[in-house]
Amino acid sequence: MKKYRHPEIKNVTLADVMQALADPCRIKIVRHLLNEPERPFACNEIPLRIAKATRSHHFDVLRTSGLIQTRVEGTKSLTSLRQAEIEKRFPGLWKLISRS
Amino acid sequence: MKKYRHPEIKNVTLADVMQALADPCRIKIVRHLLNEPERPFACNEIPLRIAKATRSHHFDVLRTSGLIQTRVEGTKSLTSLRQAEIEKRFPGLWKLISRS
DNA sequence: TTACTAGTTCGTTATTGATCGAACTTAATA
DNA sequence: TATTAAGTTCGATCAATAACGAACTAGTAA
Repeated sequence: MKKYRHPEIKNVTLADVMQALADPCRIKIVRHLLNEPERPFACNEIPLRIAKATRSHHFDVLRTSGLIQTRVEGTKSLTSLRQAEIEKRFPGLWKLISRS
Repeated sequence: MKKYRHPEIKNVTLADVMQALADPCRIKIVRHLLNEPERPFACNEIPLRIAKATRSHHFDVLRTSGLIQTRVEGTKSLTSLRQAEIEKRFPGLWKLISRS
């Protein structure tokens, strides 16, 4: 079973999250999660026209930047936003993404 | 005399500005400008330990993304934020950058 | 005219990053 | 015990990017 690593948010810089969001695919992922913030999604529930290796890569980038968290449930990896933590560290970021 | 090109803000995407801000140097530049938003700065007034070709490159990236505007005055190029336009298109972006 | 200053452009190098197919792992299920 | 499903990892390719020195341009000043 995969053990995901999640950074402490205090170690995440603004440049880190900007970098993580500097890709249209990853913005799509985050926006999809923002539509139902309470519900965790499996990777391939989010519609993207990319190979699954690429998909895995993008989730990894988002995870490493602290924006999302992933837990394993059976054969799936369920991903959700680290909403409250990120909102505290980067106030207004979620709103910016969902509205712009 | 150099003729700078500035994009229309409506053609700028969130991914574009995230990309432009995905670099510590460029974040420093923008934060410097945010400290005195009314005052335009010449490129080398902003302290950065990089070669001038690199400096020119970073200003170009910020300009192309629509975040800054540049006008020529004598031998200098004066740069300022496109503050109101960007605030309208990406509400909360400036606050996010200055506070996080 | 000459020299200086500010900044751009060019050519190059090195690094990062997006993308994919193929092979792999782990858990659930037939 | 296969088989399937979800996702990761590996290795490769290709594009984009950061960085620099050197040469260049345009304006200002000596």
